[in-house]
Amino acid sequence: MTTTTPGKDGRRLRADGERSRHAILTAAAELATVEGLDGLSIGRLADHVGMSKSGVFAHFRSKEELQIATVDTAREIFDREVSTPALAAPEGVARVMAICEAFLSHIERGVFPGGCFFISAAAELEGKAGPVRDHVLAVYSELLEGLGQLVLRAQEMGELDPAADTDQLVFELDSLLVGANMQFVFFDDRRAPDRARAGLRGLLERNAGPSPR
Amino acid sequence: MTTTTPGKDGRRLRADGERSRHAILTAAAELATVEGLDGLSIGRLADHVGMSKSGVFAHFRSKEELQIATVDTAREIFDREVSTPALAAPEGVARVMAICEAFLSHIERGVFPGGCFFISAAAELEGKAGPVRDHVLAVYSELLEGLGQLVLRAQEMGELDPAADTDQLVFELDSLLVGANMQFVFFDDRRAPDRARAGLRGLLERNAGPSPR
DNA sequence: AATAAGTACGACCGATCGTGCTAACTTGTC
DNA sequence: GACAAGTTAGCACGATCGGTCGTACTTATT
Repeated sequence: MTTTTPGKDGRRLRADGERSRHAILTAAAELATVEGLDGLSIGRLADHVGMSKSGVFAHFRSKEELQIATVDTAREIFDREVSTPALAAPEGVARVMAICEAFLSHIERGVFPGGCFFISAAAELEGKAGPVRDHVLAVYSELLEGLGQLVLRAQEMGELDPAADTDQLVFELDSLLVGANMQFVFFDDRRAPDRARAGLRGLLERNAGPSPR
Repeated sequence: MTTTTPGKDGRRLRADGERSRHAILTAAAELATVEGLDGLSIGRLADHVGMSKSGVFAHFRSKEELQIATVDTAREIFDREVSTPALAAPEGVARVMAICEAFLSHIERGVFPGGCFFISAAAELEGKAGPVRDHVLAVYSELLEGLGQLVLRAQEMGELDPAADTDQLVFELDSLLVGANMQFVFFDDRRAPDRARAGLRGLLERNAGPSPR
């Protein structure tokens, strides 16, 4: 067995290259929430990580591949900062609230300087066809699907009304989070996350099930 | 008195020029919701209206001025399609619902091909400083302020609970509209507006005041 | 030590961007 | 009909874009 691991594209990777690639993609994920996935140029990205343009480009076959890899990296960051921490909360309503709280927290902490990566990317790529948009849509859908699963579980446990429309609940939860993100990053309104929290609490209480409390 | 009217920039306008300028800005407002305000290039805009690049450019001193004029035009379209029609409804809760309904309708009808112009512009300009961002922020704030006035009026009339937090109500209303816009244009979910309507109805009913119904 | 592959760089390409300049044409006023 | 002003197009500029290429350096294996 070798110390190097084969890369996804069949190319063998070296330790230093992997470090560079990771640094590039981390910077790209952050910058993309400010400049946009398209607006982020390879040259500026290179400056930001202290490399030459061609040095950065050498890690990817095209800008499109860089963008898709950036989306994947953003998802890893999102999972680490939002999805995974929420698993610490017990299943049911508590975990639904926990993931929403983790989301709002990651906005307040400025994990991405331009707010939620996927909201930003979705807004930018709306209306443009292509693999990048498809990939963002797929990942975003997965995240929403995950939220739906948590809500559904809470309903099965009776902590949320089993008769409630799951998709409607998810829509309203998502709307509050999207609204808070927008107010926070565009209007610089630091009270927005608390407004979202109040809305979330009300929403979950209104749909509380008959389970013992 | 002359038949030509002095332009805002001190330049006298000719009828054909005014027509051209209007055509340019209308196309720009629509295209900007798809390509973005920055992403929209003067060359492609010129192609779209059947003019040369320099012919389009001659109407503006810079791209920045074109962008700001585009925002103003978008606001005129928004007022014509959303704000003004809502005035047909009687003051109070009915008018609040009417403006939300007009907003959702303008999304469903595809008044702007990329959904709400201001949500699109806000998402794009988030994090970028400059006069264009400032102007979008100012106009968007005005629109939200207008919504706040309608809510406040409904509270004063007793149709909405006067004790309710007006800003919180506006935040939740806005969130539902923003959420519906996002789901509709990015995920192509045509049920989103109806989900927003359901959420709006619930929100307004929960905060109903003690007035006779 | 030799070798093969991965990594990074600088120079360069064609395309497109915003923008300025100039000349021709159209419109409205005298 | 002359004249001024507004309108439009053609052309060229410098900058920046994504992308290619040849080359030198580094790493990991033999």
